[in-house]
Amino acid sequence: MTRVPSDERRAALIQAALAVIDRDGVSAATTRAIVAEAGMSLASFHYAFRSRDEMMRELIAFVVANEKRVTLAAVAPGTDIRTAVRAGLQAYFDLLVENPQREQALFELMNYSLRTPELDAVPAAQYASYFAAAGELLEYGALATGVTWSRPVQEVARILIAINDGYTLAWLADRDAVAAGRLMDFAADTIAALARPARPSPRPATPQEPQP
Amino acid sequence: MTRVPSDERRAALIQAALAVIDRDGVSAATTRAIVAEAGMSLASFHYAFRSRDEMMRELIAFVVANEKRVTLAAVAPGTDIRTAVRAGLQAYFDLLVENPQREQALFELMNYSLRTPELDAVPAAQYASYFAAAGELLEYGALATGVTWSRPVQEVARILIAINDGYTLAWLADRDAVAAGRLMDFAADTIAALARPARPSPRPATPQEPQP
DNA sequence: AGACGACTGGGACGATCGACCCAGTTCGGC
DNA sequence: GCCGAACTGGGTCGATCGTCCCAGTCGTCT
Repeated sequence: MTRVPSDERRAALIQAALAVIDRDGVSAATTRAIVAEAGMSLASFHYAFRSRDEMMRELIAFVVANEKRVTLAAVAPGTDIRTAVRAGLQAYFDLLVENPQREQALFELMNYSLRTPELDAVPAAQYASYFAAAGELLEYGALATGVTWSRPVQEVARILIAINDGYTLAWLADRDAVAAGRLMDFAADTIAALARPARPSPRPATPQEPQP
Repeated sequence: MTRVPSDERRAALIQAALAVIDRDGVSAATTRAIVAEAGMSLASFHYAFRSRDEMMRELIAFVVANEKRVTLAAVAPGTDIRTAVRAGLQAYFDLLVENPQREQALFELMNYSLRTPELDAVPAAQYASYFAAAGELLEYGALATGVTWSRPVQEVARILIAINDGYTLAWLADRDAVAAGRLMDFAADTIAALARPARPSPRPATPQEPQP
């Protein structure tokens, strides 16, 4: 085994752990399974991490940090908001179908965090990250299609995430892609119904001035 | 230890296992923890069940069968459909707040089933049961408030379950009851928008005659 | 070049897991 | 009352877990 800096080794172990978790679940992510996946020896694990818990904490932090980056994917600009939202949902769904294990692993990691006393604050941060990412997406989509949201973006984002999680769980359970497609259509209709033209003509209120 | 029929012993062990899972999670539900919770000896476990897997199968079957019964709770009749749906959502949410561990355990059990090859068909049945229960609830609610659904009840049920699962997950993560309330309001509005008066006056079609 | 610290490989530890075994105990049918 | 079957308690097995230890190896700095 060649010499590798500690940080790289930590990252490699986390990637290996994620591969094991994707394939066999959180409970199968033992230290031995992880180092076997990474092609290292057992001693390297405890040289890189003080304990398995420490690695799990870093793994979850890594996953949470990366989700936001990954989620900010393709939003088709120039079209209407309904089409844009529907396209975003489809992009996520395609990702889900391509790699269902990953999404299931995220649910498992959330359960793991909720069960671990020192990690029980993580899911809240995780969802805050989801909402923030969805909010950015919605604001970008609204800007690109010339609309504004009739509710605070955070509320719309929460609705979007909720519906998304909902049909993701159902699809993971019964793999009914047709039903999932109908739900995405419905979600796009519903979300789009919360959008209004950017310059409301009949309203006398001036949108430029912020409320005190 | 007094003498107890085998069936009662199996049921008692499953109840004990559920208590352990609620409190400490699926991974903590070892044979020793379960018999300690039930106040039995280790031998009783393997006398009642051939293996831990067999008990888990029966436990999941029990949970799935019971959910439908539990879900068919209170629907306030006589009011409008929006109020009825909102009340149903609130009833579920109250149950969730009262016992969050149980709902989290259900998610964990779903993950466990998806990871277990011989149980991977269970989540589909689980969700089919959810949809059926939600469908009955929606049909009953529509009947009680004098409306019909503009889409097949199964579709509306799937929407309801998706939103429900969505805000349940988010609430489990960040315990934001206010946001959950807003989402329930939104869900009630959205679902109610799919209802129409039972006797459409302008339509020439006769609702009495079934389509061939 | 030599030495010091970073790093690795392999073995071992105690704890805990599911499963099993078997000598006792207790109950119901005769 | 007695006998066979249902049932229990306690001990034990092999496997696997996270963690640790230690003798070796290899860069890197002086």
